[in-house]
Amino acid sequence: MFPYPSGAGLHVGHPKGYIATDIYARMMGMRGKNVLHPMGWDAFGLPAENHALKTGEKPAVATAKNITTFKKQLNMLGLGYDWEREVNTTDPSFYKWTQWIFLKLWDSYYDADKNKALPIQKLIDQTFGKDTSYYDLNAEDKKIIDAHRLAFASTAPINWCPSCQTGLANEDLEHGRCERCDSMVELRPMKQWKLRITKYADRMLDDLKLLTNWEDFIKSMQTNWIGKKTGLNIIYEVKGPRVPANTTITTFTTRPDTNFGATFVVVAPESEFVARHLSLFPHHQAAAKYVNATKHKSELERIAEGRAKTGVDTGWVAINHLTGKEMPIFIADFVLAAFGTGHVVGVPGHDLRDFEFAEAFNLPVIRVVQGSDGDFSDITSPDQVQEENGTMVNSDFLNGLDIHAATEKIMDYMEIKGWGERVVNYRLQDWVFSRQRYWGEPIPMIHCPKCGLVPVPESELPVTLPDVEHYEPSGTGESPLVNIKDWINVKCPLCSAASQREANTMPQWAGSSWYYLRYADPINNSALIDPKKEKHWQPVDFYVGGAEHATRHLIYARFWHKFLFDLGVVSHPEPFTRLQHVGLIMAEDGRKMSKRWNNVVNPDDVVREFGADAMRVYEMFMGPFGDSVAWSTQGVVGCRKFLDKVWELQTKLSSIDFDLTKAVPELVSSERPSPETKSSQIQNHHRGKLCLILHQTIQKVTTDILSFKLNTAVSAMMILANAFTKAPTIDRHSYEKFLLLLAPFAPHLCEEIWANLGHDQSIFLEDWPVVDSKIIAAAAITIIIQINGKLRAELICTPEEARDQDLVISRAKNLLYEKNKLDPTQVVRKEIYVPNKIINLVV
RNA sequence: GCCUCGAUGGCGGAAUUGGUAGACGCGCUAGACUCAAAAUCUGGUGAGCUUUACGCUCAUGUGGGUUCGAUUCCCACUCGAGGCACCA
Repeated sequence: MFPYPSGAGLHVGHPKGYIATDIYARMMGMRGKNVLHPMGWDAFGLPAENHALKTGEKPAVATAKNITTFKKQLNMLGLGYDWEREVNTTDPSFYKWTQWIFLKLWDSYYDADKNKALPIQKLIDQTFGKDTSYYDLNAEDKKIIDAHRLAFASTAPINWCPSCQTGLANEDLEHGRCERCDSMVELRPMKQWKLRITKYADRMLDDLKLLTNWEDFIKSMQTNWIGKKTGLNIIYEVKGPRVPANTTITTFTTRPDTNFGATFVVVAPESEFVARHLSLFPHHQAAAKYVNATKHKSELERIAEGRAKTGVDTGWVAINHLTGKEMPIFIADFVLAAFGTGHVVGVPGHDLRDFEFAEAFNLPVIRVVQGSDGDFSDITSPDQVQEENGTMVNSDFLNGLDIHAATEKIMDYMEIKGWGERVVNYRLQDWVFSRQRYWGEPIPMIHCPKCGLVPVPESELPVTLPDVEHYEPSGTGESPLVNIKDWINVKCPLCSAASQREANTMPQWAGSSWYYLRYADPINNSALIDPKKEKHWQPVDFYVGGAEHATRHLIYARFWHKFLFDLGVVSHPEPFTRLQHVGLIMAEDGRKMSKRWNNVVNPDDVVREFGADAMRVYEMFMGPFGDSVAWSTQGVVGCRKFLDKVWELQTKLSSIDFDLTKAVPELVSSERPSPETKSSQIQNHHRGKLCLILHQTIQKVTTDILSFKLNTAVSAMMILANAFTKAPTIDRHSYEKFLLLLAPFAPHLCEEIWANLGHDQSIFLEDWPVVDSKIIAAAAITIIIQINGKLRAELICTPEEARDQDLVISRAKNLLYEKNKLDPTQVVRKEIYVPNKIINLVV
């Protein structure tokens, strides 16, 4: 995942993922693969703009400066990127295509039957007859079409950050606060562009099963974020004074089985039902007061209230189809307008919130489910409220059924009666896509007084950001761009009438939602991806980045990718085949590295003191790649010592160029030498051991890099280095194989030694070492001998001997007798031999 | 409350189709080098016990279970991290 080039530069935590992919890419290159390991800049966004507000330095200038710093720091670490393919989301030649995708979204609708996006013209043809032009439609008909576009303007309430002065998407919030500045957000009705991401909710959910190389917890986070719920919309007749004829209210429930126990209905203060009927309610004054109070209630006040239930009776009632009883309709703020229908039916016996509300307003509580505890008494306390299992009671034809069977039965029944219909709801909301700020991609639309919304013609893309002097948001829900007269005023592309450009910009997530596709062809001006080009580098084989993007960037990118798939621009339904998250590097004090705690470690200092290779090796060695681990300067020292040791080994290279890797396998399997053994045999034994360790290391490092267990790959190389250190001399071939393994981790050091050894081309042009499986197979085998599962001795034998169960067991017994661990008179009841591993005697 | 993951020496961690628990590194400790210190190198380092032995016992958050054998599998719990949350 490419970085946001912030003014603060890198801290040691940032490059962890980049070091890891660099190692992976370097090894793959040595294994003969054609590797694309690219880098770019996610450079739009608020920090650069806030910096401009503070210092007057233009965002474009500050961003360019930051990129220079970042690039210098990344290069210092020896990261082997293909800089010819560098992308930058703020470059007009890049955001031309971000704008192009937006126009395509505007020009598309989601066809439910074909289950894909189609050109909006198809819908116009279907609705108004073939070859009808959108611009010939009247305003009402245009609205019908606009309601289906995947990019659309909406005036529904959205999250507004009063400090950043911009609208935000749900994904930009953290616990009801602005993710960037931590301010409480407000719900404000505002004109905003939105993208209909909810149309792709099902496909994003279904296709998670294609992502077999994604970590499960990321997929589970996405599943929760999308929050698919199936249930029943029940339509109730509304009665009461001044109720307009045929007024109904629709409630969404996932538990229609409990409907015999429904005793009231609650609607959200912001719901359309309230907006439409407020003045007609018998208690309209109290209702208006409550609705108004909710609007002005701050998030803080709501939190202070906790789960306490407030509300107001409208004076109207809904009629329960099943019981015929009147259910009073309340307005209460615990119901959310944005989820389901904004109205819920209250079943206080079997929903905790409904129970609390019923208690507060003295509403009847009816038990309709008998819990597994068999309790059948009246429900008078919250802990009697059963939600998850039980058997139906007090429910006429549902009585005796399990709640799940009852759910199916009542859904069928209500659908047949025409009282309800099965529906699917999502927690995921459509993506609020406009920002009232300067430093982002301009949304390429024009407002014409005659034609309405008109897209900027593709040939006129990109719509470039004008240079401005002032970045202050207008605060009226418009970006500072509205004040740039010579930019904002344009002629309508259709009728040439004096028109205005859309002044809002796109969110920072826009460019990052597709940038990975651009690495294939970063300077192409005629197509996002050239269809004639041979290699498009898609989908991405391996994607590494922070888990905090699970419900942000990775949701958006999957959405756009699927849309581009529908357009035929990309060839695969998913953008990232394999995903690996990076664990954070915490500060030495265990807290997050932050300026606030003054505990940030700067890579420049680490590199100056210990070298780039020591930092690379340490960051890989400090713990499992996905875990959060605290930085330890002592740990870096340890890795530096390891590299020093590797350097020193050069002085021990044997003058005789004995090729250990071609050593005969017998060397490996020889018994431990006894003191009487000839010195030449002892030397052979050591060589055999070293040869075995070398090949075990080749195997371990190779598989560990592939599975991203980089900490154990480093430890395996340390073991080999220790073995080299203990050996009297080292033969050159073995040492060179070792250098090849270490090179991806410590490229500077290994390249230098490689040259010292007389090679005149880069070590990275060499082939990756291959394991000689014969040597590993020939190694002596240590078999553990247990009595009753407890370690008592160990037996060393050759692979041939280990295959002979009787031989191994009789040898093991003799060994035990010899050591007085086993009495020959004892009865061995059971003998277990796990080949090559263990013998367990049960006595 | 729901979802996901985790808990192993003084510290970071290693080992799972069930088979030697503590690899590797840090720290600590003893020794070598040194006038001395630092650096470096070498050895030791989970706890306890004794008959000091290629010895025994205990030990992978807690309590049970399955098994010849459990850090690994199952059940119940405790604690911690991340995500979601008045989502009907």
